[in-house]
Amino acid sequence: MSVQESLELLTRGTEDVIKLEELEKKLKRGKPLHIKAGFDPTAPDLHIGHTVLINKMRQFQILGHDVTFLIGDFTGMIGDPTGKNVTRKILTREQVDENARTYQQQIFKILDKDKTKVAFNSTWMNKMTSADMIDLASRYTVARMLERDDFSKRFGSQQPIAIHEFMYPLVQGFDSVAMKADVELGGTDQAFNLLMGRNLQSQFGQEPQVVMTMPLLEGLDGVQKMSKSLGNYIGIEDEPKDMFGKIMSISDDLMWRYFDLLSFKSNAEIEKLRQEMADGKNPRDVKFVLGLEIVARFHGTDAANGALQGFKNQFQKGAIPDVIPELEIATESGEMGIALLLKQAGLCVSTSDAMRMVKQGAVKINGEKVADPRAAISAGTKAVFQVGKRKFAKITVI
RNA sequence: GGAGGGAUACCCAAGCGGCCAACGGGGGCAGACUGUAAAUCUGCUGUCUCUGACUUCGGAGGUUCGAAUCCUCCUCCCUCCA
Repeated sequence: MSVQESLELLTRGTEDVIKLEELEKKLKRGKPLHIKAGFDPTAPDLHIGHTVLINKMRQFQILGHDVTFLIGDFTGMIGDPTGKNVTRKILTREQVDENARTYQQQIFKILDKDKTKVAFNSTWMNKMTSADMIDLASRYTVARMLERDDFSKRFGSQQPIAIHEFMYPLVQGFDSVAMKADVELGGTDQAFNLLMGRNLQSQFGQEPQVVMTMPLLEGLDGVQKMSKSLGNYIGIEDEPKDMFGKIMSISDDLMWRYFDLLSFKSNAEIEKLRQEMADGKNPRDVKFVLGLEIVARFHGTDAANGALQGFKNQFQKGAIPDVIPELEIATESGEMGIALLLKQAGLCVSTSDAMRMVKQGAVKINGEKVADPRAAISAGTKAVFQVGKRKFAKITVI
């Protein structure tokens, strides 16, 4: 692949590349580049929003570059203030270790395990003496530190900024020095920290790294960024059918955003799909293509096809899914009210909730709608109970 | 250290003695429709032995026939001054 082709592939989907011509220069040397991407071990599970960045790492890897997955175990104990307007809680060593293990398990669904280096910044940071630390701190000024958006906002609105928070960008930047990074990848919210790396590298006599930022992926709601805490995420460990279902639930607009950032399809292929939809193809079927690709990436092709089939059965034909939980519910007097039964079966959160569901016509027994919220189910009944479109259980009443 | 302001259901936010299980928005759930779990419209959204009962409005007491609403103390948060 020519340098020009590599450049086009690598910059696809990026938010910003600083500086493009430096990247070109580095690529032209023909030697494998040191690619760095740091992860704060705060979230125990990766979601597909994180994979936007990892996909980019993969592209570098395929082109023969040296990719390092840096776990910020040291910085994780500081807590990056980015994006938060409050001082973040400091993680314990145990939490950091646990989260780091989970990370490693999950990234290799995308990256080639044999070709990926995993590094921890505590390796060099723990060796740093107090004098070294002060030397590092002397390389940047408070005024420039306050240029960072969240710092300036907090400073301006008189919210606290702990001194140690200033260390976060410095340490992250120093990581690039320690690793002699050629390129650092990160989210747009990381721009300040990534640029710090360039700064410190030149101060330490190195050629500054190229900074590439990737956009943050919107969550299922299409508005806020995908995050665990907002609950609008697709976990990469989600079950195939859940993952597929979540993808199907995104809006038609968001679907294209996901194609751009998550699909390994070429721009030409994506453009073709757009054209087909413009020509009248059902957007649902285009979304199937997206769902299949993503589920296959994490669970394999068979699981992806199974998820698609299950989706079609359940939602297009209104059929009962193949695999539904089976359980027994014991009565005391030989019969039980429908509401209590649904609650005990876990299909409704409370009997009040169950009452509401029945009144709304959402409850079915073997496909027959239940009309009376006070209907009693007698012992010996064995049937499929359904609440809404999604919740099923095969219940034996004893 | 001083002076004020605030804490209401999953979140935001009204209410300021009875009409409050508590307006409105968000979110969530359900129904209809459809092109899908999109979009749109409608309804629901404390618990229970559910046409009724019980427990909620930061915590603990008090006043009152009756309090989320008034009083006292406590806890936490914010703003201004020092």
